Amino acid sequence: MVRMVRVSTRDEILRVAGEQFARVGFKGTSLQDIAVEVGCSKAALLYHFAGKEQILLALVATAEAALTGLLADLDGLDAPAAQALAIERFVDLVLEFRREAALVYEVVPQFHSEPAFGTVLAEADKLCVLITAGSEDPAAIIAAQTVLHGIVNVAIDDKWDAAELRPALLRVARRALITTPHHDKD
Amino acid sequence: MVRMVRVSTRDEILRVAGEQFARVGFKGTSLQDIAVEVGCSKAALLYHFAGKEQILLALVATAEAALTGLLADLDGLDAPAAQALAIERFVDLVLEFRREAALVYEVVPQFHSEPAFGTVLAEADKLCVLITAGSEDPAAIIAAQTVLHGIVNVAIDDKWDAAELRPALLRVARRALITTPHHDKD
DNA sequence: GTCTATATCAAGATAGAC
DNA sequence: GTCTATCTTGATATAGAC
Repeated sequence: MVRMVRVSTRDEILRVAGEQFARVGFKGTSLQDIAVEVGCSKAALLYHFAGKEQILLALVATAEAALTGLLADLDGLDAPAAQALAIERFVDLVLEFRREAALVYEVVPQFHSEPAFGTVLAEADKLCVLITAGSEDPAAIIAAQTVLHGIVNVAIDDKWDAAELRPALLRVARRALITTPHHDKD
Repeated sequence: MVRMVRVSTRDEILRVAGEQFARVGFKGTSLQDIAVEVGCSKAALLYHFAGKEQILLALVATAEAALTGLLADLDGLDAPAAQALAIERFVDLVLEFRREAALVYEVVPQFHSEPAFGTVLAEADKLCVLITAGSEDPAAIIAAQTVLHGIVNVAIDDKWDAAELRPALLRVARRALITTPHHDKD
């Protein structure tokens, strides 16, 4: 009932490609590299996906679905509550989808032409607004972007495990971003 | 006396390559792309530099020299003073060498095999230690890396100018990283 | 110091066998 | 569903003219 003995080749491709895209970039990863690590041929890759870019799209779709869910949960809350929850949920999201998060924040911006990535970038922007509690102050926006990018960057490398990262990232994000006097500790 | 009318082709190559490497990555930038923007031929590029990788090395050398100077200035200070100054000087350094900083923190780590980059990575680590005030606490190290990476990432994009970024980055870095009760405001 | 070839190689992608 | 060719393109790099 564990159903992990034999993952589908398609899922295996996504796993390997996600890891390599996040580590050495989209252009830095060749189909050859992915095929070798998956243990199949380039042609087998291209049976499962219509091209390298389609692999990236599939990975980003995963991240986008999760991000959409997060935004839906924050909808309707007042600004301070949304900010606090946004920080916590964002950290959890990044820890769950480490590689996909790195893709959204680092490789997707390089494809600004591609309309398929428009929605996920717009959602990342929305999240940033919620985390600044809607502030128009450039300093607040810069602070939020600094922390969001920093979190994603740190989460990429496998030096730290999620159990260590979670409290540390929550702490730094709250100290840096939450302006109200309460909630500064936990 | 302005001496900006005609920069050398070599400097122009470095400027353009630095911008493109930071924006779309090392692998994502072709000699063709650089040559077009510089307004010369690929062959002219390869007259000035022995290869694409040599251009990257020259850019990183600039960043490394600045980083070495920064570390020398911090040498001998006690931990809290070194931490405060490290934060301020790091922000100034990143703003002065935006693209080079992005290279050190994002593309150089992908060349972990290359021994030529060993020293600059070691120096970036030293800086991280100074900024944690020597703490062994994983949470402190994670916080420092989060902020350092975040600062570099935000500084890459030209949406903000240095005058706006400097106070905002200093503020977020201090709030996130300085543990002593004083100095939390300025 | 810069350009016009051109060599060489690896990448993404396709066709068709198994 | 996966493999063995093979095609096409574009990238780095070299040689030699100007």
